[in-house]
Amino acid sequence: MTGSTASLRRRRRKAQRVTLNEVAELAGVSPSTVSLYIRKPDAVSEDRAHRVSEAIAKLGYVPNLMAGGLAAASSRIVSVIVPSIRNAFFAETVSTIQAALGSEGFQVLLGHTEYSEAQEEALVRAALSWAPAAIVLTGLSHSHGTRALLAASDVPVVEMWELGGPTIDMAVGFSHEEAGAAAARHLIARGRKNIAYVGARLHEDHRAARRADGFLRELAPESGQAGRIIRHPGPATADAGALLLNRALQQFPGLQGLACSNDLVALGVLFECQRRGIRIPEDLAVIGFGDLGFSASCNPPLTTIRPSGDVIGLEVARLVLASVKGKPEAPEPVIDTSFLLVERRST
Amino acid sequence: MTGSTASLRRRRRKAQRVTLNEVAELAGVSPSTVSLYIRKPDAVSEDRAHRVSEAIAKLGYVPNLMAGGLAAASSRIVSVIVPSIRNAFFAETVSTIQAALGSEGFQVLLGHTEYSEAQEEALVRAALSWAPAAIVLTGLSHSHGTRALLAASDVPVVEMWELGGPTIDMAVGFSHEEAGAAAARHLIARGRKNIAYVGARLHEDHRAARRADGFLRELAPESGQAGRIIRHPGPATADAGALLLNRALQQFPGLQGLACSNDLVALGVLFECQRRGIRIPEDLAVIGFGDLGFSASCNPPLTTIRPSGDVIGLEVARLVLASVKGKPEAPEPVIDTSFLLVERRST
DNA sequence: TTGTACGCGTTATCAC
DNA sequence: GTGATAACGCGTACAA
Repeated sequence: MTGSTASLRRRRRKAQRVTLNEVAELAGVSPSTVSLYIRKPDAVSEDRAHRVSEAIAKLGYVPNLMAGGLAAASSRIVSVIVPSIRNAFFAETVSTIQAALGSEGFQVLLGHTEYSEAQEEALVRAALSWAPAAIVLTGLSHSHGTRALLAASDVPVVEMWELGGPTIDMAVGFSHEEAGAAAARHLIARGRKNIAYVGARLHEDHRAARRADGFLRELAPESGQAGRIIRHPGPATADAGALLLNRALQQFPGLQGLACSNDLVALGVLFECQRRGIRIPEDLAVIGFGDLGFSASCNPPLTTIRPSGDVIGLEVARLVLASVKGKPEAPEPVIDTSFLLVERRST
Repeated sequence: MTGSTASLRRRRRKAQRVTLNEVAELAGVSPSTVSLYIRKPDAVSEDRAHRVSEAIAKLGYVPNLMAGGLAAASSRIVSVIVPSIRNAFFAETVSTIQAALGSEGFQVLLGHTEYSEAQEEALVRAALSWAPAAIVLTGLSHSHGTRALLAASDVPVVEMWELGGPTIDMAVGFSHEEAGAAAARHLIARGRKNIAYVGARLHEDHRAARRADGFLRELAPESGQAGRIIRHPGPATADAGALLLNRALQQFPGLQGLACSNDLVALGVLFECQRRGIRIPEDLAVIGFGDLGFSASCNPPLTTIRPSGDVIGLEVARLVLASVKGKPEAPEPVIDTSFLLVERRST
């Protein structure tokens, strides 16, 4: 199956690590000068700077950040903890954070909670072991232990993707309840009477659950019922969307509008409608959440709510940077990135 | 927009860090014993182990991994460097790696190259600063500097997602040329005469380019032409798929079969076909690559090539673990995970 | 601007 | 099984 493939290196030598001292020796300067050059090149005289940079290149010197961090009692690591990187929202945000922070010399230590608070706590503890410059958490719900760990440390904390509750330190996001309410209002404004919300993993995904809450809140004056939500325990996939549509159709005869917890779910709904001959939006109006890459290209294009994951990432990075540079008081530690209802042809 | 939101903590105290010495003092044992207990709990007598664990809990001790790493000259960090975490393939693999490694006490330091070798080199250099337990790279193409950096270190290296060339150390993946050839063969076997390959970002994504090469290789005996590839410079999105379909239709009148560099591209093709009234597979057979979450739920379900990203992640983690535990000779440093052509209704 | 001395918190080695 | 001791490589006063 595969072409010729050879392993070039199987030896594992001791690889004496080049130290700052050796660089200093070769350059004919003191170690502290080298250290200074690395951190603030401009603070060193031009002629020595040149000699040092040459020595570094010649020796292939790579700084030992563990030693540096130990001496400085802090590192340039930023721990980013998300439920799952497979989720496109978080992939986008993490990508943005890493890009913004990377150019400033920070590195991202990644962790997945799989929607478990216990797992999150373990990840926070592990992160703290590195004296990180900051810790970025997803959402506002955390275990008692997590809060205690964080409170006992002096590490800046940014909570992202959710607003509308007490925050630990800083937060960037928006109210998911409002987003859910906006979806309901949109459907109602389009004249749909018989509407419902379908969601995946609502028992674990607090934010999707809050969107469902907001949806229901707008519904209450209409028909007063609480059962307009259909849940799927598994992850938000197109498959789940097809399943959920069928259950919704069965449970609510004459269904006219459907809000989905995720565009992926909406995609599944859309395909299943095609199969069953249900016309969108004539027979059923569909609104998603996320405005994922494909949402505008669907047939019909998907009306959805755009949370601006990249803006969240950017603002998170900005807060991290500000808190590291020790701004006396960050101007606004709670940033509402809001969301946008993007109306397309599916409603 | 948002409910009441208060920041509970804005103070930044010095937060005296609890050290191993303090734990030892409280437990009434020597620091060495505490250190030993943390690394090998069984090597400590039961009664002392108990006292130590109690002291740790009482003090809320969190080990300083920078000090540990400095002393041990190695860390439990694994650097994983991918082109982009927004790409579902890599998101899945990274997720799998992090899960498998996390349970063994390793942490993932993430990096994105954005398909730039220079960026990759910078990331490798940064990773090396932490004396990582291993470095995981994507693909087989790396800059000279990257190779030099890696060769000068004794860090185990795993290259993933590609096979079919010389590897630095260990590799897990498959031949993309074979995958492209398989797509062409499948289309030909289904009786399609006039077929083409559409790809996004082929100039940067070496693996997608090699799939195109393989596709062409199978074609050659048929019609001898080299122009059966259409490129889109941007990233692989559904949008790009729609664009590419239209260009393919225009360039190759009577087109009967289309291989896409990515299922997302295929999704866009599929929707555009719906809009233009092109029937799949009657008028046009479509095959994708990736078997992403939605591919089985499409209408019609998408024939595609499944690369088993999770298997790659698992094998990468296994190699990392094996090389860290210092197995004298890993049984097989080059693992072919192969791929699966999943035939569904779009061909 | 440059150099000296010290300590950061832990692991590894060695005696006990 | 346990505990003293010496590194580990670098930042950071401080002095020059």
